[in-house]
Amino acid sequence: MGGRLTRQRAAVLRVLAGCQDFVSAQELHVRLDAAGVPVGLSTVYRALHALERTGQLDVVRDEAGERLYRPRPADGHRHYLICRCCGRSRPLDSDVVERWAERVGAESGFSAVEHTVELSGVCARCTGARP
Amino acid sequence: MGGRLTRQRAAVLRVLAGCQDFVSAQELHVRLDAAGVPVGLSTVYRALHALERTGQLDVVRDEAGERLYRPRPADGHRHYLICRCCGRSRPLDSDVVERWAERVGAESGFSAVEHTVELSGVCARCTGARP
DNA sequence: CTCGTAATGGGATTCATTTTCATATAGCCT
DNA sequence: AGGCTATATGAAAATGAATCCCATTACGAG
Ligand SMILES: [Zn+2]
Ligand SMILES: [Zn+2]
Ligand SMILES: [Zn+2]
Ligand SMILES: [Zn+2]
Repeated sequence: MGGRLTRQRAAVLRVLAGCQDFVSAQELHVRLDAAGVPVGLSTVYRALHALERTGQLDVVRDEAGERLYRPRPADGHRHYLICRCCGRSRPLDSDVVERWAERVGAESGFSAVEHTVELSGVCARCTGARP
Repeated sequence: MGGRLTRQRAAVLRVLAGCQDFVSAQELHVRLDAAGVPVGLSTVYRALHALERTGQLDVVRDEAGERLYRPRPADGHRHYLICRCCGRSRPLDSDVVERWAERVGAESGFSAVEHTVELSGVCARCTGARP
């Protein structure tokens, strides 16, 4: 990340790395409190923006439109299948989509083409637990 | 749509059909006023929800998270390439993605799998007009 | 250590969307 | 046609994520 390494940013990175699934800024804020490192909400948002800008996070939106963040593996962005019930996510093998998006973008006459691809469903565990 | 056919719902459908691109609820509300058929904002939202529930609309989110609606062609949902600058959109041939999403969903053990696919870029016209 | 500047945070603000609830009306029944 | 009732409307208030403001703090270069 470009800026200074403050106590708060270190904490955001550490707690975020400890999350195996997508978290919202608000959740992260609460978890930081719980971890004994209170960080202002504005600062959480700023840290997330910085991480997003430098490509260290994958971002999705839940059904309410809230942004959810997850640390991105080193080798490029991923797309995920997320359980609408419990929130657990698994990364997908999305080569097919990456190539499709690239081709469509190239053929379109548009520049700076970006893509959003998200899958959601109900995972096996949640299906079983649902009366 | 399930419910009653009121003056307001008719107007929403009519104005929406006259839009060749994605519109937000707020924009639609303004256009209804301009068209001489004032409709309460709540009612616009309710009508859009109803249309969405019955699969008559395609929905995307702009970069600010605002929901944008566009009438869906009769034969199933579409995915779009949208200009981040002017908002113009063109439907894509997304067979490849549909099949990929279906396969991935089937292999995942998740049920009720849904997908979101959006492409955005800057259209030729906007690229030219950009100093 | 000193200083300049970037970063922080609490509160206020914005703004799309939702909710509330009193009123209006579509559409069925007689 | 006239009445009735579940449904729909809309103005205003509530909600809630995200952003802005700005006085204060503290990183880190020199
Ligand atoms: Zn689940
Ligand atoms: Zn991708
Ligand atoms: Zn454009
Ligand atoms: Zn599709």
